[in-house]
Amino acid sequence: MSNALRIADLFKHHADHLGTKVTVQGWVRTRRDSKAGISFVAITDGSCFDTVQAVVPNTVANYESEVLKLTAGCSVEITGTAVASQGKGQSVEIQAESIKVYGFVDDPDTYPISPKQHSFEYLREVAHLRARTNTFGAIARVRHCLAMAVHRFFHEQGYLWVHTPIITGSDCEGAGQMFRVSTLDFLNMPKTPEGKIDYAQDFFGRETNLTVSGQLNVETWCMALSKVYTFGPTFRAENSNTSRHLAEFWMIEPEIAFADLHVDAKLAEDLLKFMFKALLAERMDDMKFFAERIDKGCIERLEKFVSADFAKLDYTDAIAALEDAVKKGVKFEYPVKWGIDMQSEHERWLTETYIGRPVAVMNYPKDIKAFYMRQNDDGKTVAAMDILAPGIGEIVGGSQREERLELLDKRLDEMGLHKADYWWYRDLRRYGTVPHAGFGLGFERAIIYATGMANIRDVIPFARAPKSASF
RNA sequence: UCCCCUGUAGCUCAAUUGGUAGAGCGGGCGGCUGUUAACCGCCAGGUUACUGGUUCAAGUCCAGUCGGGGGAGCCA
Repeated sequence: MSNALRIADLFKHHADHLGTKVTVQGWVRTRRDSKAGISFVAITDGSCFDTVQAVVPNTVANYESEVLKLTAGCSVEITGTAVASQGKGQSVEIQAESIKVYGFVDDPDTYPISPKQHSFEYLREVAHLRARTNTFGAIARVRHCLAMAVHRFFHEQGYLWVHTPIITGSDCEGAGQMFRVSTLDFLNMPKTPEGKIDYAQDFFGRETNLTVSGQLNVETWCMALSKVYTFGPTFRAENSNTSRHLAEFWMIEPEIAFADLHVDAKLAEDLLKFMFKALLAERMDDMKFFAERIDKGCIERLEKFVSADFAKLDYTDAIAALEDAVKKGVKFEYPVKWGIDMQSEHERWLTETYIGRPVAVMNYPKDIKAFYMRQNDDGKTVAAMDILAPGIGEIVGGSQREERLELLDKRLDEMGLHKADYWWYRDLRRYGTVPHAGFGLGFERAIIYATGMANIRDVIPFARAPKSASF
């Protein structure tokens, strides 16, 4: 059915199209009439930021009956000649010869996406239609661009994309509250003799949940394939009501064999730079919009990001800097002391004020970090790193993994975890163990950083958050 | 989960000390114009989230319910 030309292609190769007949399909953004006997209809098909202007003369057959009734949101197909524009706003336009209306807007008076400014709060309530706005179209293209860049980066570096499971039988990931997956009847739960829920009768014959991280699974494949990564949805049942958290989000988790924390941090830096370079190269149209309407400095910020070396800071030095700041009069709500898990205010000061750009903080106290992180020789810290970004806080969290079984077991014991639950994870340390490292990058947080969007619910098509799963 | 803010036309917002509900945009009609967030005129559009209370009088004050937002915690 569609021999239509993508509007993006019309603009990209406009010299080739000038004077030729083209057909475009899309949705009306605006219509302006001129009593000179023509109407200007701006069409978008989502392929690029700009609309294409169709100049529709009153000689087309359905001018009175249909063209003059077009409002924002109507779907149309326009055929005509691509010509250099006589007007100022665009280089190419379509001198329309025919226009077919696929669907009118039932009640233009109450069409939710009228051509005016809407608040993001309102648009979340019409999430099924918000992709039709400038902003959400731009976000969709940016999101796609960044996702493709992730895959391209890893592919070019020899990493294999490993599809880790979304339903997980492991209840030991320890990364947060989980969503239970079950086919049991809520109203009639089978019970064990002890009165507990009898998961043996459940679909999988055991308790299962939605994954909170692919890390433990991907480590297993790393221990055979050397360089691997996951990129998929992740679920946290935390009751987090913030502009930086989702119950369902996408995470990128590479895992590198024969690598230490420095290799890990370098990989994170290279990945982020690659992603943002791709964005600047491929989606400048959308980025210009974000710079104009959402966040003035976003382009400059990315340009700096891709050209500067990452700042790196040892946790111990970060604490020293914070303590020094306190001495000089900076006020924090929470006290600063070696051993603390840094609060948002501390992280923000480090990245926004002290360093002024993203910073990798490394070698955290072992007591505030997960069991699988590799213990440093000082006996106090582990080889963990967080990358902090202005306006967001933690964007990457990673570590070198503990590859020595006896030390891993010691940590499991210290944290009161059951070795038996981790039998397959421990096996990796028994059969040809190697030093390895990896990290998790929150995909939506990268999009927030790149675009300057304020709320994470606006950079994913259909946000899932506490008390919120419409659409 | 905690703290704070908020709910008025399809949307974005006004409404003084408690005193008869307003504008812009969007929509309809008309005018003007190779227009560009066009412009000019007219018209339509409201149970002020809901329930109850105080008062001669409530959009405004009080209580509860529901919704939305911001911040904190947790994290990516």
